[in-house]
Amino acid sequence: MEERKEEGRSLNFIEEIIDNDLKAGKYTSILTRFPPEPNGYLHMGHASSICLNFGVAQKFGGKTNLRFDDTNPETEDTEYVESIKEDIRWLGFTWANEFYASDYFDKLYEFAVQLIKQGDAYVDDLTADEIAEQKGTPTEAGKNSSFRDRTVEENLDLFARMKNGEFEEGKKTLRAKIDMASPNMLLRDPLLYRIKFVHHHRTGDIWCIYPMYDFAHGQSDSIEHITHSICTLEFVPHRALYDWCIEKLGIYPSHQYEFARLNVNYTVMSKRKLLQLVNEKHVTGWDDPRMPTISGMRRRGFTASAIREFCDRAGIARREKINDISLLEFCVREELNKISLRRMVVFDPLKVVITNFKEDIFVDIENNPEDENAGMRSVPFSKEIYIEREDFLETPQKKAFRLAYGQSVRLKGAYIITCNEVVKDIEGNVIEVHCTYHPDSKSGQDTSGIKVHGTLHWVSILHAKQVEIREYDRLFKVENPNNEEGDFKEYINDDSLHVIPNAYAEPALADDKAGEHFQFLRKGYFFMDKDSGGDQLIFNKTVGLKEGFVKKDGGLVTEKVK
RNA sequence: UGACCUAUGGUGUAACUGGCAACACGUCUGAUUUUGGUUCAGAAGAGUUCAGGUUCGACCCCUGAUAGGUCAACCA
Repeated sequence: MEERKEEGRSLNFIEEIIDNDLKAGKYTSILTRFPPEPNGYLHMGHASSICLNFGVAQKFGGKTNLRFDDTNPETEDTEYVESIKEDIRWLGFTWANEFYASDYFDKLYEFAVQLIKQGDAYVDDLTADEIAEQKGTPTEAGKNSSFRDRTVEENLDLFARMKNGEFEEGKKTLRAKIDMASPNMLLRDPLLYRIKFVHHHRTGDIWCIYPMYDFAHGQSDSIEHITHSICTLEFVPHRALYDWCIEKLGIYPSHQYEFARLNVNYTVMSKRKLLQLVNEKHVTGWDDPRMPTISGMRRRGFTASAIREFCDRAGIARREKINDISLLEFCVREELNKISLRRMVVFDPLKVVITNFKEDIFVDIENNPEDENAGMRSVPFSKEIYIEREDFLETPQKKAFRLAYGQSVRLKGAYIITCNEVVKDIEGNVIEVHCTYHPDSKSGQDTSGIKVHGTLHWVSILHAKQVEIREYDRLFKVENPNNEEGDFKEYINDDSLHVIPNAYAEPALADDKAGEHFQFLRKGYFFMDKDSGGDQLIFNKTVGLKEGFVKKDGGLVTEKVK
């Protein structure tokens, strides 16, 4: 109990169970497992499970197996196996063993035979519809199958012939003989094996019967001697069956514990729904930067440690919850602020002519004010520069954070300039702004005594590199698309992608290496997209800077209002 | 009209297992700042779903409600 305080953060309920088990001497070391089905890409929810399973093992000096739950060959594929392994590695975890439920198909078959011999399982000839019909309802008991009392010999023979492919799909199943009147529907003679003449991505065509989840999972845990088998809440009713199998088989008693899955608002977190978004082209793929998949977040520029931190802060509990996306964004900013290189990029250019500046020079600007070791870079500065159009205000305001006629601002790392001429076209649009600079105001050696409120980012027109910027908004218009009326896809935010094909970047950006995280000054954090190539540089906006001022409708910038 | 799970500020998680509710995000002030970022200082915000009970004392134990969720796939 003393440890709790030293650790600074209290144990979650799973850790508490493990802590107690270890202290009670129930185990000398623990073994957990992360058991994805290879039928889709991993998402934030899986990240939470990964952090829990691997994290808890690390914390208590144990290990974690990676086990693919590949008992349904219809939806599974090696493509997913590879992506899952890549994602786990990227998140920073290493598994002790790589296993597959399909590694145990022989053993599982023997277990089934054992149950038959004990009179705990039988071959049923009923169709899926008939079984469903006889299952009863939650408030009504089910009926026994007319095949429930077949002899052991007959069951043994039939099951062997199922395995040998003598029966068509759907004609026979193996069922556990438990209790058709159980209040727990899972215990009403659940299916253990079904016939599927489907090619399996690992075992090929050698099997035509495949075990159901409930007959594979617990036994796989047991075979590997998993001590703590951690899964999500929807498996709570399965625990009785999990324990039943282990008890009847008399095998190593792994134990199942359940926690509430992680949810995040303004997105969906189920493989089925994510698959729809991909298939129906609402996004460009599993790794679309708007997706809550690990690959999507990686492409967007989230870091593995920020995701781990988020999972840690979101916590583990048994009540269903929806986490605020702002916590994830906080974790991302917290890290990126420390490690990202600062660069200047103008998204929506407005030409500024510094009328009294004649030469081309270089100014040195720090790469990262949060990190002295990041060094400086030379940025070309000249008579004609771009600033952000929204940084010029036609009607000046009291606290001038931006440039306006007759007002002054500092250009980051360079000089203070004062606007003294605004050039407009016939329609009255501002097309360029003329300023004068103050020669004694150079950054770092300013003796001008001029005080300005605002500092702007800028880029020398002559030296600017064109880059593409992709900005992302939340994928859904509502906090919880699952809770709304009708199809969740009706709530998709149609405006979640905003592309700026021609932004102007300082030249250093073209020389930076891929994989680097950037902060574009006053714009947010950015990460180079994999679509970049040759001369074309494309950057994804990872997350914006925290905004301390309010933008009113129509994009008008106003002073902060109460 | 069943069984099981859950209920703490806007959000998420705690409360040393019974000693007058803490932390983080978010929000709001103010200071600093060559990023309206960062950093720093501070504030507001729940009396723990409700009703009883046990107890000197209950977020915690008991009883009963209420609300939400899960379960009737040859999916996992």
